[in-house]
Amino acid sequence: MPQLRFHNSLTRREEAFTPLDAGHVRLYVCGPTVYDLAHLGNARPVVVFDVLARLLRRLYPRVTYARNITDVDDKINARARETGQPISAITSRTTADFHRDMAALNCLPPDVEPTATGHIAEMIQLTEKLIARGHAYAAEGHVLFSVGSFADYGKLSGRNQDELLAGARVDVAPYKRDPGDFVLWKPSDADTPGWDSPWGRGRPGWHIECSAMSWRHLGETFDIHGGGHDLLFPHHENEVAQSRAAFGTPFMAHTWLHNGMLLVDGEKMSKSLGNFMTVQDVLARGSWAGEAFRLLLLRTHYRSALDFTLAALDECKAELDDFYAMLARPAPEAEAPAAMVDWVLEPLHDDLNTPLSLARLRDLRTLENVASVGGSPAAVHARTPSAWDPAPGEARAAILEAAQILGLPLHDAALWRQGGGDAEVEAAIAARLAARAAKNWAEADRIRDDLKAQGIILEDGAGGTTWRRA
RNA sequence: GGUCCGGUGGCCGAGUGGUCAGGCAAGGGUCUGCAAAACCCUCUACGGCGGUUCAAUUCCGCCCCGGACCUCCA
Repeated sequence: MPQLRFHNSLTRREEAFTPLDAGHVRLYVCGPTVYDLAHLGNARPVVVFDVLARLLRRLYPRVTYARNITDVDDKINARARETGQPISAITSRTTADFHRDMAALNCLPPDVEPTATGHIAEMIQLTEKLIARGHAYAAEGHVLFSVGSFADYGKLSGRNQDELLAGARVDVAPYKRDPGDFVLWKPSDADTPGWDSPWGRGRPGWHIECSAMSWRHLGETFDIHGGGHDLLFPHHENEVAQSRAAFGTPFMAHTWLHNGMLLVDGEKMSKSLGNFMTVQDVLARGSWAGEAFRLLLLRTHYRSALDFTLAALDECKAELDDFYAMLARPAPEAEAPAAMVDWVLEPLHDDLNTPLSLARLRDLRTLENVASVGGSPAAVHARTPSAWDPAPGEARAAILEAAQILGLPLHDAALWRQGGGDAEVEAAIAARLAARAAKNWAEADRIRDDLKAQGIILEDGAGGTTWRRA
């Protein structure tokens, strides 16, 4: 069992990872609030933690990955008012859109995907526990968490109360005992979704849902909690406060992982700034775009900021073209050498170093090309643990196996390259082959140029002529 | 203002106290009827100034620049 290491936001250090329960790793990631299409920034944590879940599943006998759907929220209520649509229509449609978009990025569904509205009872229970333990109080129909009652408040985000107050940019509600106190439960009027509670008809605050759902599905404490870095404060800080105060536990999640922001022109992509591009926008660029965007996300380390550009997306497509060119070549069936697979995946054990892992995947591609086409493996051997000289098909098999953990499909080379069959192209190729057989180079080149003008590129190989779309 | 995270070659992007990242782009070559693909070669970078050290891109300090967060945010 390789030793996993993660940069833990809680300690701000890289640490060796040991599951609380050796046989069962529990992972929670903050999911979407379903009021609008997912933008590129929203997709980053989903892809990053999809790789993490795949890696954990490879290493541990049992993994429970929970990612919530926030389907009660004032942004949803606002959207319903603006559009006149029922809330349930907005949340169910947006949830379906989210599932479709993330599937297009080849993200596997989490093991459990709890909804906030499905856990109102747990939220009320938690809130009652917090009141009973003196960590929360009811005031004017609201229930508020008392940050002053929880000594470790601010530990996760590395702030103290004075610092938080200094920068407060929101008017403090008069019923708060302390300006830092946050809402666990708030009253709903007749036009707003609400549930009966000991404090009257109302709805939950933002943070309590994650405490309730992680508790219900993973327990009072669990291994890893992930999410975007912008959630560190206040969302995750408040989650920790709620869960630890309610259960009297020394921690909520042992390890906190935060992905860096996706930027546009050096600024965070966000709905409020309006500088966002949706996952749908990217997918609309072609059948290649989902996999290329996934590669784009993975070629930057998850904790770094990532400046998105369409040029970078095209670069990722070009790189995948090279992988698919290799896959399109006929190769003998072969067993994937375990050492090669391990070598590619090894960097993931060190805080999910996907860029290094991808570099090694490219090295295996070179080895496969050398084995099946010819050339020298010397440059690659300078990096590999030993002077691998695989038979044709072996490195290819290792690539396909390792790519599964990265979630790069690398599946159907013909589909990637050609976007499905095309009888006209096949006929043109046959005509050109006849011309070539007759050494009528002018006609052969004319046909090829013709196809090129249509975006079709021909490749003459030992096994015949293949083609792809540019 | 406070807290935190970064600044690596034309671009993207790993990593390291001392002869190698890698990719893209560019240039040259091998192969090919010509191409494409593939392979080979070239392009010797680490924000600035000090300090520690035999040796610093890597450790320490200061400065400059960029970004995130400071109760909508992935």
